[in-house]
Amino acid sequence: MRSKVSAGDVLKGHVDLLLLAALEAGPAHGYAILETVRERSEGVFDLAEGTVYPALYRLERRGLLDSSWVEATGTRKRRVYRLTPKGQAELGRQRTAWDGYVTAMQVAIA
Amino acid sequence: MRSKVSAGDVLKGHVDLLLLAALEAGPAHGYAILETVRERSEGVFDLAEGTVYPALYRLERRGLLDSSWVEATGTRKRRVYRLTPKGQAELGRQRTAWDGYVTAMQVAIA
DNA sequence: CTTGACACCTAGTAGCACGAGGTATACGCT
DNA sequence: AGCGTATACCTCGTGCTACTAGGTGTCAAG
Repeated sequence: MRSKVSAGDVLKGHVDLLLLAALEAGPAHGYAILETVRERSEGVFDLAEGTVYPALYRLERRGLLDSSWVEATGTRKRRVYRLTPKGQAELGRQRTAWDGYVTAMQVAIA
Repeated sequence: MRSKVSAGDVLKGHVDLLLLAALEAGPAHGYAILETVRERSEGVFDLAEGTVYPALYRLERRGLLDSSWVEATGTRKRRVYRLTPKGQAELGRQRTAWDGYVTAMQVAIA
């Protein structure tokens, strides 16, 4: 596993993109998203729960996600998040913004 | 000019890298650094003065930069910043971290 | 029946980018 | 001489957010 990034807020402003992207493949619940992100980034992005849950809440409040409680095993309930069309659009925008950001950065720190 | 990034703090945690990199070419004063960054990023990173000056101060306090007042024209004084060896090393570390960050991100949001 | 993984949530804190303001010098224009 | 603009510095306050550190409860395995 590569070195983690989560120390300090280098992620500031990019967590949303990470979460939206994780949901593009299909609906998922918070804890699963958290794991998806960790796995997809090979352990580099090890988001704290205290980061993910509030972030999901914010995204939902902005209409980019919507959620519903789903019964898992027994009495167990999970809040499952789904990308809304608005969220899909925002994901596209943020990916583009990310590209521009990286490009500019590469030149500026070259 | 491409769209600016400065709205929202997407830069969080990367401003230091931007400043250190700008100083690698040689000593410069705050205002010049600000312009260098803007030009090198083709206007994408248009850092506010309220961002740059405190950041430079922090970097100096961490021993990554040192500064001295230099006479410009007439009575005019400028605080010129210089990369210390420690700063140079930190620049290297941050560039590496940045690469890892970008790589992980590309995969995670692909 | 306790341990640990799963699953959710909520304060509270720290840190930073930014906006808005303030001061002052130099220079070009009229 | 007067004025606007660019240069050059600084500082306070605000807002946002990632993270820490807790808390609750469910489920499966030993």
